Amino acid sequence: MKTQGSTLKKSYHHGELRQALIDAARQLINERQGNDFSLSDACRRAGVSTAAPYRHFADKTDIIAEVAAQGFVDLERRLREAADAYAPGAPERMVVLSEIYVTFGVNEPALFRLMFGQRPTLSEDDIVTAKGKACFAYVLQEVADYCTFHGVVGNAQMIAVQLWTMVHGATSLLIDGDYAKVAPQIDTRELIASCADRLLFSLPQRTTA
Amino acid sequence: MKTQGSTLKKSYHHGELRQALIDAARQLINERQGNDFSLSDACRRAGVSTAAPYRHFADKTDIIAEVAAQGFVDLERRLREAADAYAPGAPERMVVLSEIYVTFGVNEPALFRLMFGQRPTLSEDDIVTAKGKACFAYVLQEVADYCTFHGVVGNAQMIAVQLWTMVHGATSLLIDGDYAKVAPQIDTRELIASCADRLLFSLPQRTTA
DNA sequence: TGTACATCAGTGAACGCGCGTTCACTGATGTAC
DNA sequence: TGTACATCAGTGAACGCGCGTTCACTGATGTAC
Repeated sequence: MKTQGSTLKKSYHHGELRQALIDAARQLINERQGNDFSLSDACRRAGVSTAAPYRHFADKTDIIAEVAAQGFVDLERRLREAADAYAPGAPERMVVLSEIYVTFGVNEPALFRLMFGQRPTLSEDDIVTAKGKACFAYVLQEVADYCTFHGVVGNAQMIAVQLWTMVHGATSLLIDGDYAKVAPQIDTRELIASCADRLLFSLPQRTTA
Repeated sequence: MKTQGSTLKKSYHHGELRQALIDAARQLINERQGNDFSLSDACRRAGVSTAAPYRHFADKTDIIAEVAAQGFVDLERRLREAADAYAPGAPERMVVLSEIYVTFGVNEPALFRLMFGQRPTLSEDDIVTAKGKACFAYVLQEVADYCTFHGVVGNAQMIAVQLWTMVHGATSLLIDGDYAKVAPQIDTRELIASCADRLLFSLPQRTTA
């Protein structure tokens, strides 16, 4: 258990406590899988007393809000990085967006639920919503670009929401173990690909003028 | 606040306490919206002491399991009743199944999450899973019937799972307020109908022999 | 460069709270005779 | 039909627990002179 670099010395001031608490909370939320995580646990993990958080946060929900907001920032960054590996307009950009979304949910299921699911009433809910909107705006942009590039007729927002619905449903049913209970043999990747195909790639094309 | 029929007399024995506690728990789960409901609250609502449940249930998770299981039974019953209003093979049977699913989620969002979402570790999880499987089996049967009737080529189970994914995603995003945050103007009914159309009704038809 | 001092991020003990569960009990019900 | 009694669904007080939050405090840091 080292602090900063190579020294083992435990200093009175933590230095990065705010972010350390957010990280600890994020880990615990994912480990406890929806059972409420406790602030005391996060303090234990960060190695500080249970009173320390109140130097950095108004209350517990303030930390939760920060975790959710950073979740959206992370998700958007990963989506951008993945999409940018392909040329503008490439169909692979659409495919990879779905894949990253699902992977994000599978890797941090409880964080995913916190971001998209029913949240407790949060003191800083506005920042969460703002980051969520930014993330969606990016996806919408990508879908709109795709439609323009391929001369797809139709409302890009409607198409984006439809794809989102499908992929979100798949992620939810996957991380909640519902597919496993009811249709264990299905191949989730294939399922999503097949749906996305019909929702996006077989849209009527504008006849080339 | 009456008991049984018209008498106001409060008798020592409740008579229907088991079901009354399940009902109270179900109400509270939906009211508290994912914040954990407390067994004590359920007792208050049923008008008994906090020790009374232990005559009927092993522990708190036992009650939760019963709520979830009854949720699946209810959902299946509603699905059947709605579908049976239409002739076998009618496309309306497919449409109405989606509508009932969404309505169920909207009416009792926290129950919906309990049934399909990450559940706490339940002492009686098997009965929940069993009822869930029965419910899915019914839907699968309906989809298979539809496919047979219309000569749709394809794996009925795969088609059923795709529809489920879509409808489940829509219900989740709806009850979690995500559509409202990010694309408030969309018409959920239209969105689902449009997707379902492409997922089901435009499947390749077997050429009539 | 050295010292005084304001700042503020931490401590650790304590608080009140509501929870799930237990215990010995009480009283209503139904059955045997 | 009336009575004795076993059964068991309830009571209500108590428990130990971990929680979020507060409080007066301590000690490290950085700045003014």
